[in-house]
Order: sequence, then structure tokens, then C-alpha cells
Amino acid sequence: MKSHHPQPLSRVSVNMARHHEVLISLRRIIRATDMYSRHLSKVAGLTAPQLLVMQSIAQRGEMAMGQIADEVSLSQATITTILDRLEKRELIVRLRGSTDKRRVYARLTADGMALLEKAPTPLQEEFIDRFAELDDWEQSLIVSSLQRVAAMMNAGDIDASPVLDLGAMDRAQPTVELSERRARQSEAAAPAPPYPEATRK
Amino acid sequence: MKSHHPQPLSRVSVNMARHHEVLISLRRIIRATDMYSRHLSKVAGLTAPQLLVMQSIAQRGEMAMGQIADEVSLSQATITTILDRLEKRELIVRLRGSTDKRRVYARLTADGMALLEKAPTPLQEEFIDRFAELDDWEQSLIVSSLQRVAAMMNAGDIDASPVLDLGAMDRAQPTVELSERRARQSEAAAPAPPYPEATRK
DNA sequence: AGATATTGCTTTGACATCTAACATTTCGAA
DNA sequence: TTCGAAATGTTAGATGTCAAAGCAATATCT
Repeated sequence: MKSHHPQPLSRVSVNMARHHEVLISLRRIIRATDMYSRHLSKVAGLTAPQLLVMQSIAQRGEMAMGQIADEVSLSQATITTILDRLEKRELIVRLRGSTDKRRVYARLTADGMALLEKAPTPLQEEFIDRFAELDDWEQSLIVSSLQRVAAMMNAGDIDASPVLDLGAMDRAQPTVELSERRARQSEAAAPAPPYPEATRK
Repeated sequence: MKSHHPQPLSRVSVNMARHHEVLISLRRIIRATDMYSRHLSKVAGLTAPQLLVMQSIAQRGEMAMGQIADEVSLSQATITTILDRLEKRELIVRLRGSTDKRRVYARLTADGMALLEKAPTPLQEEFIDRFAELDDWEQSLIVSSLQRVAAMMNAGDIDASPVLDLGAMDRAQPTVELSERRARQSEAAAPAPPYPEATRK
């Protein structure tokens, strides 16, 4: 901000407007997300969180409740209810851990995989298209901003990056760390452990 | 796409990672928002949407369901259920329009105003503080990005600004148009029409 | 070993949300 | 004027969401 104009009086009101803008935008984004989820439900038979969860499971072949929760940023309780519905529709099965019987693993059924194949992305196609059309720097800017907001809202969860790192935008790395960093119990992050320990419930 | 580095092969994967990052960040933001709402509920007795709605009403003195819905970006049905709860707790009252009997206006009660006085902001204090500490240009960048994302997700709702307008960041205007633009029935946007037509239900 | 703490998941209870179907009212046109 | 279309709200039904309380199993400490 070159700010040749100190804006002596409007300072406060401008700031108010600023974070109010943030609030408004967030509300809209949340709403759009919700509405797209319902749209997905109509055309694909899966809501966004259901799709997210299934993709997560598909990626690893088999996952425990807690792992899924971490990966999709939802509480375990929520994962339970989502899986309840998916299980009822026989899109996934639950398997009780054999060595550690507290754990419950979820696995896709054939039906589940089939449905997942045909399902759209969990993010509006429209958004993806438009996003893809942006210049690299714009995309980076947006991603950085969102991460920044997420970090600022997540209180204690910040572990660095106190400033928007503009220089990073040219390094154009896939930036997977954020997701990885989330995997608390880690499990050594094996690409896709075929079939861990687990037996039919 | 200027991209000094063509990144011949990683192009696709980078893009995937990019919008996937968006998805992850959004999930986190949504979650943080939700969790803060619950926190609010504990400490202030009002959830975020309840607070939003009440502030909205307080600002104008009296508002119809539809107006509120537009202002806080929620469906009318949602407003109805939120107001049901607020009314049950006697924080607001509903008034039927006298000239147009289809309309229903909401007004704060003394209790409602009192509670609203003591309530925190609908956005995490922490977020606001940290946000306020950022440089002007950073704030603008974030606000612009969020608005951009919201616009890209809202499909048909775009009415211009096909490119992130960096130049705008220097003009530092309060930027209220977005909220205004939403007010479809407009009502001529009177600052605070004392007490429109409405009688006790 | 035995008691206690911790971990992993499910249940319960309360909100928030949306769409679709209704009920009322108002408005416009024939 | 009368009738159908449009506008405004509410109801019904389905998900999603989380915190807190429960349960069961494992880990840890003495």
C-alpha cells in the first residue's frame, strides 16, 4: 500500500468494512458450497462430504474413522454419521480392526467404487474451470489468501508463515504439505497400504 | 499464463494440487466458522447466524424475512427457523405487515437488544485482531481473493470484474456495493426506517 | 497383576441449511 | 370483476455438524 493518503478519519470505518467484507464473502462461499453439495446429491447421488469421504477412502484402500476425519477436516462424530448413511446404501463396509479392536476401518464396496467413478468433482466444475483460466500468479494469490485466512481462524494451529510469502508464488510447488501435516497419527503416510489388519465386523 | 517456467509435465498435477488446496482451505475455514459459532453459543448464548440475523434487524430497526435472508446470505426457510428460536426465547417479535399481509417483520425486544449489546463479534476476535495487524495491501489482497472465490462459485451471479483488480486496492473504498447489490427488493436502502408499517401478529 | 488413563468410535441432543410443497395475499390481465 | 400468476412465509424432510457423554479396548503406572 503506497498510501499517499493517510485517511486519518476513515481508518476505523475502513477496517470495519474490511473484515465485514470478509464475513460477507465467507457467508457466500459457505452457501455456494452447501448449494453445490445439494446439487451433487441430485445428479450424482452423493453429497459433497460423502464424496469427499469416499474419495479419501478410495485413495488409501482402507481407512480408520479418525484418519478420515483428519483428512477431510470433520469431527469423528460427523464421519460416523456420514458413514452410517453410506453403509446403509452399501457403498462402503465397516471392518473392525483385528489387532486393535477399537479401530473401525471403512472400505468401498464394488457399488461404491462404481458410483465414485461416475461422480463429479467435490468442487464446482464451474469454479475449477474459471480458476484454471487464471494466471499462475492469480491462482497462487488466491490459494495463499485462503490458507492465510484458514490459518488465522484456526487459532493455535499456526506453525509458521506469519507473512504472505509472495516469493513462493514462483516456486510453483505442488504444496501438499498442508494435507500431510494434518495427518496426526501419520501411519508413516504409505501411498496405499493394500489391506491393513481388519476383519469383517 | 506467463509462467517463466513452462513446467511441461507437472502442469496438470500442479493444477490439481492447486484447486485441491482451495478445497482443503475452504473445508478448514468452514469448520473454523462452525466451531466458532458453537463457542459463541456457549459464551454469549447466540450462535453465529443468530447473531448475524439479530444485528441485521438491529441495524434497520425492523426487517422482513426476505430482507434478512438476502442480507445474511441464507434461505428464507432458514431465517424462519432461526427466528422461531429467537422468538421462543423472546429476543425478537414477529409483526405482520398491515398493508401487505404477506409480509412478516421482525423486531428486537428489550431482552434481545440487551443480549446483543454484550455479544461478541460474529467473526473470531482472534481473526479480526490478526487481520487488523496486516498491512493494508495484504488485507485488500485477502478480501479481493475471497470475493473472487465467492464470485467464481456463485455461477450466474457475476456481473463484472473478470480479473482481480489490483489497481482497486489503492482506492481503498469501504466497498459496500456487494451487500447493497444483494438487496433485491431494495426498499430504496433507507439507512434506518424507524418503524414501517406493521402490527402485532 | 490391578487400577487408572488414554484412545477410538458411537450416541445423543441441538442447530443450521436447503429444497420442495403449501397456504395466504396481492397483482395483473382478460 | 374474476381468475390465474407471482410474491412472501411456513412446514416437512433430509443432511450435515459439533460437543459431550458413553462404551469398549489398549496402554501405562505402581
